[in-house]
Amino acid sequence: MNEYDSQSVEAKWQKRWEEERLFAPREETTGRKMYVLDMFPYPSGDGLHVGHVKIYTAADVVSRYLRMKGMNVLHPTGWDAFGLPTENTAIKKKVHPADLTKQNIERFKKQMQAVGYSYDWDREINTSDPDYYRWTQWIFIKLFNMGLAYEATIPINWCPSCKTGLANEEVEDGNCERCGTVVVKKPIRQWMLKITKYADRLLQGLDGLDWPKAVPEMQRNWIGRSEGAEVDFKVEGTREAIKVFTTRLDTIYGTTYLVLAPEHELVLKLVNGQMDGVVLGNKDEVQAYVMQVKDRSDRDRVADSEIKSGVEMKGLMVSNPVNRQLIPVWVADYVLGSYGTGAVMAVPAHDERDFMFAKQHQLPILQVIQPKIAKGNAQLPYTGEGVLINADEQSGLKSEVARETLVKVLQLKGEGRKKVNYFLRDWVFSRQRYWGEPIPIIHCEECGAVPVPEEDLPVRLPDIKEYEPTGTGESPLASAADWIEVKCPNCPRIGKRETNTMPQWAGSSWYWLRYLDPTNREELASREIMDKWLPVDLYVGGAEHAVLHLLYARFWNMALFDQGVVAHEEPFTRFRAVGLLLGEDGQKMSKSRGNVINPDTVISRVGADALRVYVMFMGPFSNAMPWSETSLIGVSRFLRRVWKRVGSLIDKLSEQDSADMSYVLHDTIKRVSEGIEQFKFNTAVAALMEMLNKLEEGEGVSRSTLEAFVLMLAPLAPHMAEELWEQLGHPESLIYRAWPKLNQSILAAAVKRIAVQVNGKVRGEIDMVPGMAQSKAEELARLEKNVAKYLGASIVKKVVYVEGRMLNFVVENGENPKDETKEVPAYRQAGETNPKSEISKF
RNA sequence: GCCCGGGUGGCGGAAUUGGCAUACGCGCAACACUUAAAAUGUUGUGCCCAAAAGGCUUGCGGGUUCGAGUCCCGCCCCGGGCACCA
Repeated sequence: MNEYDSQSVEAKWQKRWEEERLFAPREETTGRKMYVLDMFPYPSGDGLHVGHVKIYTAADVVSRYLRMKGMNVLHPTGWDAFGLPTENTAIKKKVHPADLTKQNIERFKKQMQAVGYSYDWDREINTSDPDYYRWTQWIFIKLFNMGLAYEATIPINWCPSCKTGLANEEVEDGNCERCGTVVVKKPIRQWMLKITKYADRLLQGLDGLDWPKAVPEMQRNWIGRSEGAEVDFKVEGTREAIKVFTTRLDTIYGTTYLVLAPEHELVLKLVNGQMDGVVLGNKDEVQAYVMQVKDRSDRDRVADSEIKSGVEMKGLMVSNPVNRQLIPVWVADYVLGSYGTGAVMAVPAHDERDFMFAKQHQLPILQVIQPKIAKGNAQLPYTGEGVLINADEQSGLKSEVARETLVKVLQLKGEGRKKVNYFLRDWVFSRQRYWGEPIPIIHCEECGAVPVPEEDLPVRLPDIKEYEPTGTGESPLASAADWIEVKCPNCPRIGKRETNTMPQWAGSSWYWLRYLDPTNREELASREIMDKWLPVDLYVGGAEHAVLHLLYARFWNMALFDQGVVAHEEPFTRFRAVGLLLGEDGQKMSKSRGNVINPDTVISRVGADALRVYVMFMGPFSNAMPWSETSLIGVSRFLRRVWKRVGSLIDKLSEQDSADMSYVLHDTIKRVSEGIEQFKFNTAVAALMEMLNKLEEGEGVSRSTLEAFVLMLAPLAPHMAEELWEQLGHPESLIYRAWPKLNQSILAAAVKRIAVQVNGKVRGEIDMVPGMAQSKAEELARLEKNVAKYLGASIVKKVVYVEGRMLNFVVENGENPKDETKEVPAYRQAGETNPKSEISKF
């Protein structure tokens, strides 16, 4: 047989798969539908990354496996084509982002096809295509009509380098997620999406998902639900009250002062002298403090949390609703304007931040919770639960109980109520950049913000000359004068188009729906088709999107569900996250480090199959893993051996398998199937390697066994498998050939070598025929020289026999000193199992 | 600080979920082929001991069990996420 030529074999099969359109779903199959989705790539100028290859190969292996299992598989891909990097490169190279995107897509597509992915390319979508973003805009209008999209002028995160506003989710550690520049606060007019309205449902939906544990956990933390109470502290001398939020209402008797965030509206009012009944004694001081704090970025504000600055608002006093005590009010930037009510009741004895602040500003500290197990005096601040002291009639109550009691008391007086707060903020949805979906809104002096009528969609991105970001908070679209001016849909006036564009995340927040019906011009997708295919059965991608794409997509899907567009609330039933593929030096791959592995080079050197099998074999799918050149060579060696061995066996096949070979086959079927189903691809590959080792040793290989081996290789190394399949005399592709059938009884009937232990230590082995009685096994075991030696003349207290596993003689003598000294527990004497053990439950 | 995930040979890792720890691969060593090297093949390869016999070994310490990498309690270390969220 010839040396394997990966280049020509791979080209041959890729061409054939494409010509025969083999990867479209097969409606005639009787198996269930399976929607296998991977996160579509952003077609950057860098080309396909081997990290993509790891994700896409996993999804491809599963898709190919499921087809062979007789299921109707939908496996599409497309392009997440709007976004900043392309726009930035386009500006630098002085080309249009659309042209650049087109080039990048062409390159990506070629690269992806070279790996041999089984996508149904007839469903390819592109988020920057007007026929696609028309529906992104359509959804936006739905959200607008549902009251979920609104305009607001608030201080938002602004990246001075990208010259655009960002969502909270796009800020990492105070830096822009894209470029790493320190984010500043900038008040500009924004479109916001009311994701907070879905906070509870986004939280609840997580419970039913088959996702890696960490991802729902991250979303839970991000949503940050906390239950507590809102309490009104009346401002002395006025009818007004300051609302605070607390999760520890039980500590309210220990409130020795109140703190307002510098952004709190009352601060501004008092500085301007606009409040009747209160005159600030230190107006200038307060104003100076607020001004000073305003310029600090969030990161600076948090940077030195040990030092808590603040100023007392002299002349402002509030009364504690539980005991009418008058307490002072401070303004300090350790309280955030954007969470809760922007004001807190400070309980220095039971909150670390309040404690620090009180110490630094000499404010009184009053303990009101006594730890339950009182070891003298509690170390303050004490933040645990306990019993109330110094709390009038509530003294003696447990803190958990006091929270409930006090909220009822305050509720009766109308001065407090239960309240749930979230860390989640509304989604800042507009970007002051060119390369994104235009927001389909027309501003009319008379009618306000009016959605573009459905029949006028899409609102096309105008072709303009100057699309560099302005940096002023205006989008570059603002310069497209004749595009902007448009008749108001509601009245005869001339209105102005919205010039902000949507963020990168918009197009990917619903793309899995469009694959189902990519050319539909009437609807985003036909309801009938959606009902057939949704939800997505398997989603594969990066965990870095845990609180970005995966949260946004769930939100949009829920909103579409509420509109009756889709039938499921959750879009992705099962999600699997890839582990990062690092450079050989263990560092993240980057051009500047020079450790980037290019898939094209790997394919030309060892072939696509070797690349595929390698990324599957390198370790558990979810582990971060450095690239290893030697392991890649190892895998390519394995494939060469497969080629040679299968080729030479074709002429030497036996009528029947040897018993040994038949066991190996079914053991391999089991392990490869389970490996693929459970995303343990490394063990699936290992099983195939072991089977090859057996094929190399053995005579007694039947045609069907050899064919089964080739079929099991097919999802992982499809090109070589097809070529071998053809050489085995099958002219048609193996894509829809049935997966080898597992015969459990062959595994069960096999003779096994089992361990014989004496007091838990292995002293010998015996051959165990299935169904062998314990007495027979014991008899065989005693014949083993080494076993006999250890048994000696000692008394056998007990024999533990697990069929097919092991045989253990428990003997009573000096061999295991533990036995002599140990007391036999009561439950054992009674012949019962350990009540603490798991086993006793069954 | 809080919340997840994880510690198994020189390295990546496997272990039917409580039943022969170290499968598979890499690396290394010896041998074969070769003038030589590469490639390929064969054999060996957890640690201690010259070897056999034997003993030890899944981050550390305890416990449950006939039997623990796996279960329970307490610590240590590494990775990730969030972080003045009241």
